[in-house]
Amino acid sequence: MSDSGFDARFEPGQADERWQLAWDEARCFEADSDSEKPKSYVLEMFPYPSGRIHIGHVRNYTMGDVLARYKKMRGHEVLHPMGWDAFGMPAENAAMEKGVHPGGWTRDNIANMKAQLKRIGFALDWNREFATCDPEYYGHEQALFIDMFNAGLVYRKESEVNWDPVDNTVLANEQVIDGKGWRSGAEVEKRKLNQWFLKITDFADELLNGLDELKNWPDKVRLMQENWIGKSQGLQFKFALDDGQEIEVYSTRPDTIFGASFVAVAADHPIAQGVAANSTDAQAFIEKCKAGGTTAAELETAEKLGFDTGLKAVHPITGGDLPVYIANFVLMDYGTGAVMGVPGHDQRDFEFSAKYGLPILRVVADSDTAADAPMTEAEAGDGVLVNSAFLNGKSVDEAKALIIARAEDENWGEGQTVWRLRDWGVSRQRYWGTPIPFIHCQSCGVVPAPKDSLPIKLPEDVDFGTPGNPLLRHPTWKNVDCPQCGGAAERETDTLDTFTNSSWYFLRFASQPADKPFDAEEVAKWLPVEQYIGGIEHAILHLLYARFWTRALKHMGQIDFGEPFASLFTQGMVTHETYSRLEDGREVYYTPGEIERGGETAVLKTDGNPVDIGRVIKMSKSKKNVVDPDTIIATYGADAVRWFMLSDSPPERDLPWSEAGIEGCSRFVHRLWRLFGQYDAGASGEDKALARKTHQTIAAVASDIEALSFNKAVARLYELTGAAEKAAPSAARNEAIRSVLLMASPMMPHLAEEAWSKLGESGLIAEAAWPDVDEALLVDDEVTIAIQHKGKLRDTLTVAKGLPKDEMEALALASEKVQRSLDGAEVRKVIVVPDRLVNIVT
RNA sequence: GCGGGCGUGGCGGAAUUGGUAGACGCGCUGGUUUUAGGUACCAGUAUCUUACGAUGUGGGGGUUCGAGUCCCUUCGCCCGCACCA
Repeated sequence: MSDSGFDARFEPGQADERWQLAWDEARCFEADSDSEKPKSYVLEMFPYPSGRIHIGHVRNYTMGDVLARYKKMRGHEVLHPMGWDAFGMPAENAAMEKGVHPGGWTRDNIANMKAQLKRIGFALDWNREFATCDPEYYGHEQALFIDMFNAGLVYRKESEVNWDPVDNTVLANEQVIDGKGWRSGAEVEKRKLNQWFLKITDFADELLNGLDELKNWPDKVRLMQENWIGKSQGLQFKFALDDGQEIEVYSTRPDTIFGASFVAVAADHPIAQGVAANSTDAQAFIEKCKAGGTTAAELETAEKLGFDTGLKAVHPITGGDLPVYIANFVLMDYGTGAVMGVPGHDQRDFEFSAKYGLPILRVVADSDTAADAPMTEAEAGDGVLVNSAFLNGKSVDEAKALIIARAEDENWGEGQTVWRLRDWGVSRQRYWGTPIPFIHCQSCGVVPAPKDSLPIKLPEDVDFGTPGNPLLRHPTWKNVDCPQCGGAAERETDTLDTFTNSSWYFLRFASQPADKPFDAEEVAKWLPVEQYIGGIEHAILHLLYARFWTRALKHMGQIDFGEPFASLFTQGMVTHETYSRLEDGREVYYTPGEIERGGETAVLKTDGNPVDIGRVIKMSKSKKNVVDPDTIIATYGADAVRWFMLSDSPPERDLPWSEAGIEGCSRFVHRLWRLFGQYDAGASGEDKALARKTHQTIAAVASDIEALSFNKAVARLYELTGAAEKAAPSAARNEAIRSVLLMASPMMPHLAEEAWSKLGESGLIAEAAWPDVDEALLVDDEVTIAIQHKGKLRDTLTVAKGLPKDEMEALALASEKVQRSLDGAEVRKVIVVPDRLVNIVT
C-alpha cells in the first residue's frame, strides 16, 4: 500500500491493528476518575468466558462502543470497561469431560476472548478488567455477603433441590431433562437441603416503587419486573375442617368465595403430611408430586392432579362442605401453601374441577352474560357478582372490599398484601463459585469467617472424577478452627449463585481499591451507569438482583443511590438460516461455511448435493448456524463487521446474519474511502442544498445515536454519502465529506483514523470533537403536501412552508388530478393540515 | 400454563407518533467500464393492470375526513418462569 494519500485501496488487514496499537499507546480510552468533564458510564453486560466470542457479543459491544466513542466526541469523560463473568457450570462440565481444571480452562478462554475483542477495536478501558473468579474479586464479595448477614439480609432455611439419586448430586434445572438426570438418566427427586437465602423480599416494595424512577428502561422490562414482584391485595382466611383442624388460605379473588368448590393444599403442607401418616395412598400421591421437575413452567403445564383427603372444609359464609384435596399445582412456597378452588374464575381450578367432577359455578358475569350461562372455561375478566347472596350486583372491586370487611368483622380472616417475589436462594452445591464465607461450629453454630481471613480461596487440588461437590470431598479444605471458640469446625462447602457475581461488578469497574470492595466516593462519581446494554433474557433475574444488591448496599450505608442503571437497552439476537438434510434417517446440520448459497437453493460444497434451507433462528452450536467473528474480521476487516452489526435491523430486534449483507458493508467501507479521497482542499463555493443536508444529518445522527437507533443513523449516513458523491467540488462538499468522516468514526474507527491521518488532520479522530450544527440550516423553506380526495392520495404539490390554510385549499382544488377525481361532485368539507395535506370530502 | 414482546415488498427495515406506506441497505433485472472475474458507475424494482386506475402493512371486524399507527378479536413466532448465563 502506498503512503501517498487515497490512491491506494483501504486495507483493513493492515490498518486495523496499527490503529488499535495507536489507541493503546495514546491511552485514550482510559477513564480518569478525577476528570472535570461530564461523565458517561457505558456498560454492556459482561460475557461468560465460554471460549470464543459469539457474534451476539460483537453486536452488543459494538452498540456500547459507538455510544462510548460518541460520548467522548461530545466532551464526556467516558468509563467503558470490560471483564468476565467467570464462575459457573460450564467450567465444571469441561473439567469432568476433558479433565482440565475449571480455573485453567476459564483463564485460557479469557485470554482467547480478550484477543478477539481487541481485534474488533473496542474503545475499552482494559486497565479495569477483572474476572469474577479472581480471588481478589470474590474475596470482596465474601466481605459484602458478611455485611449483608450482619444487616439481617442473609439466613438459612430448608429448600428443595433437584436430586439425582444415582449420581448423588444436585442438578440444575437445565440438567433435568424430562424429569431425568442428564448424565445418569435417573428419575430426578426433590430433596430438601439447608440452604442460604438473601432477603430480597425485604425490598419488594422498594424494588417495585423504584421502577417508577427508571424512565429510561423499556416499558416491557419494567412491566415484567412488576409482574414478577407481583404485589397483590387479597384475603387471608381460615377454613375450619370437620376434624377440628384449620387450613389457612390466601386468595387474590375473595370476591369469588361463593364459587368455591374445593380446598387444595401443597404436597408438603402439614395437613397433607398428617393425612399421609395414616394413608399409604396419600403417601404414594405425595411421592408422585415429588417426582418430576421443580420449575414453575413444568408444574403449570403438567396435568392437574389431586388426591381427595376425605376431609371436609366448612365454607365460612354458607357453612357448606368443601372437599379437601392435595394438589400438585399448589406451591408450599407461595402464600400459605393452600388455596380455595374457584373453577369458574381460575383456569387451573377449572381443569381440576372438570377432572374430578366438582361443581363449576359462575359468580361473576359481564353485562351480556346471564347468571346461569354455562361455562366452558374459566372467566377471569371483570363483571358483576352473581349467585353470591349479599354480593350480587356488586362490581369485582366492591365485592372484594365487602368480603374482606366481613371476614375481619366476623374474625375469620383479614386483608393481606402478598408478594409473588420469593427470597433468593444463593446456595449452590458446586465448586466453581464464590465460597460462602461461613463456618459451622458444633458449639457456636454458624459463624461468619473473620474479614481478615478473606478471601477464602477455592482449593486448587480438586477432583472431578466423581459427580458432586469437590469442596465437600476435599480432604482438608473445610477443616478450620472456629473463629469464636477456637475449636475444630468446618467451612461451609456451598458456593454462591453466579448471579451474585454480576450483582455488583459495575461498582468494582468504577473503583477497585485493594482493601475493600469499592470506594464510595469514587463510585458516586461514576454511578449510576448512564447506559446499560444487554440481552432481553436478563430482563428479570439479573437486573432485579443487581437492583436488590444496590439497594441493600444503600440500606447498609455503603453507597447513597438505589438504582444502578439509569438507562437500559435490551438488544436482539443475531440469527441465521440453518442448513440441513436427512442422512440415514436423521437431520444433519451444516455450517454456513460448508454451503454454497444460490438464489433460492443451497448445496453442500463437498458433494454438490442440495441441502434444505431452514428458518432464520438464533445462532446455536447444535444447529451449526454460527459464524465466527475471527473469520469474518480476517476477511472483511473490523469496520465492515461493526457496520453490519449497526445496519438495517433496529438494535432491539433480531439481526439476521447474511454473507450478502456483510459484503455490502465491506463495499461501503471502500466507497467511503473513495469519498474521503475526493476531499478537495482547494475547492470553494456554495452548495446550499448540500450544506442543509449535511447539517440536518449531523443533528439527526446525533439524536439517533443517543436513542441507540443505529440503523437510522446508518441510513442517514448512506444518504449523505450519496449526496456528497453526486455533488460538484465546493466548500460545502468538503464540509459534507469531513462530517461523514467524523460521524462514521465511532462506527468505523479504523477507516476513520486512516482517512483522518491521510487528510493531514492532527491527533487521533478518536479524540476529535463531534461536528457542530448550524441551526439556521436545519429548516427547509419548501414542503411537499399531499392532496387527498376521500382519504386517497390524488396529487402532491410543493409549496412554501407555512402557507396559509385557505391558500393550500385553493391550490388543492385547482389541481387537475383532483378535479378529475372529483368529477363535479359537491365538496362537503375540506380538511387542511398546515405543511402536510389537504383532504377533500364529498 | 402464566408474564412480556414481535409480525410492513424477494430479504433487513423506514414512516416527524393518526396525515404522501415502502426512506436507506441487500438481492434481483438491464446497461456502461474492465482482456475476463471481482470492483466501480447508470437505470429500474410492492402487487395487479396495455393504460386510466385498483389493491396493499399476518387474518377478521371496528372508530375516524383519514389507520402500519387507536380499539376488539384471531393466528404465527420469540423471550422469561427463580440452580444456564
